[in-house]
Amino acid sequence: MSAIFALVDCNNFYASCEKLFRPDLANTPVVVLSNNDGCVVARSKEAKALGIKMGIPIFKIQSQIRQHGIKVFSSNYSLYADMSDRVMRTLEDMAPRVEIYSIDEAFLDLTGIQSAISLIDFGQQVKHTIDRWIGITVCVGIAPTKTLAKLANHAAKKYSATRGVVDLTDRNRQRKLLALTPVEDIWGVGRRLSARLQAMGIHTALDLADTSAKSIRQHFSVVLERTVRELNGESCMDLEQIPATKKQIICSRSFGTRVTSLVQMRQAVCEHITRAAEKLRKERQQAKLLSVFIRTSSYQKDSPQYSNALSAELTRPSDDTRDLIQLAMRLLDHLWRDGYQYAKAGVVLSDFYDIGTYQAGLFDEPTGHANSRQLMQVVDTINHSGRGKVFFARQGIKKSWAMKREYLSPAYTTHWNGLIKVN
DNA sequence: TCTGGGGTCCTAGGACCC
DNA sequence: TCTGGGGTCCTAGGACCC
Repeated sequence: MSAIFALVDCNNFYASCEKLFRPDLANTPVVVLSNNDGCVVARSKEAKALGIKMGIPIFKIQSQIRQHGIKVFSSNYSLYADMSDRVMRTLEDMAPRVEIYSIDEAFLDLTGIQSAISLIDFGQQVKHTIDRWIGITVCVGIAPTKTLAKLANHAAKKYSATRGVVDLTDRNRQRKLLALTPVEDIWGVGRRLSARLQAMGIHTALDLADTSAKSIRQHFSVVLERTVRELNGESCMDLEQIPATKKQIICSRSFGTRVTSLVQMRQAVCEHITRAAEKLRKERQQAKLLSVFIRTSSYQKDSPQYSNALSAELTRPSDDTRDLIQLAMRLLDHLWRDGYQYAKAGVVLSDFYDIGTYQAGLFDEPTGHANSRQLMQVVDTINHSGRGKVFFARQGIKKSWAMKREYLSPAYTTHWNGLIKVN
């Protein structure tokens, strides 16, 4: 039996989440900003209609915001993650095999489902259920490969006559849609590849599908070869239900205001390490390799630039925040140069081991904190209870450099004090 | 003044070995 | 000291995704 995939994708997800709790904004254009309130990362359909572009820095659209009364929100990740969980749980109730692909999309395995229900009817059922239970609008694309399912979803969003569901299992419909699709709209073809393909006379998705996989392999890579095969209905990517364990954890941020002192920089790096260590423990892994990087802003062309990174190994893998902070501070002291206006810092953890599996070398010091596991568990528990925070002294208390979030919505679903009052 | 953050995979090239 | 092929491992960088 040949495979059938569905891609379910939430429309304007972050903007939709913000609108859910503000019925007064039903027809108002809404945009959601990136961390630090830098640029636009989500737009409601009204904002799209006004021509607000994805990724545009907010300072470039201030006049439009005033003129059209666009409502602006800082990103509120705990809200979006919570809404995402609800959507995904609903999908898992409706389909036996689900791959959560990103915060707002999931692939479903619909293989064999046609004997019970038509694919279009199933898609409409998914759409209606999520709309009624959660209030989020989704579109559904159905096809024999993931790449075609992505394309079908794209069409479902673009053409309102589809009522949000497209069945692209038919070969002739596939080719018709491919002919209408610019090559850069294909999943896996970004700006660079698109430019090279155009130069070779490959302009539409159909042009790409009709190029021999072998020659694409020669000119590009196995990745694009797979895309060509998938466009022709040959499934090369399976559904991945179990998320792979992470190979690295990155925590980095641009600063709300530029950092010029080592003391502030230490605080910031300390905070990144703390978050990274939390993620590491959640993955139930220990890291052996740690990198720290700091940099000035490449947008400020007239001021002096400095960007550097350093890595080092811990004597043994650890998930103890204190070990990681200690090493990170040593690295930072080597990296640091006075006299620059730093815009961003970050840390990367890698070279992971399952807890307890690392074979210590003969001459490794038998270090490690005796109470590490218990202490870290207590810290994690308190920090997730909403009762306040335990933090490491070096994170600092007055964070002049902290992220800007001027337009944050309340925590409607995750904190008691954010609950909507019904009178 | 103001331009995100967090990931993955692949490839080319250097170091090193036999 | 020269000459050569072939293999592995590692890293940096490029490209993509949301």
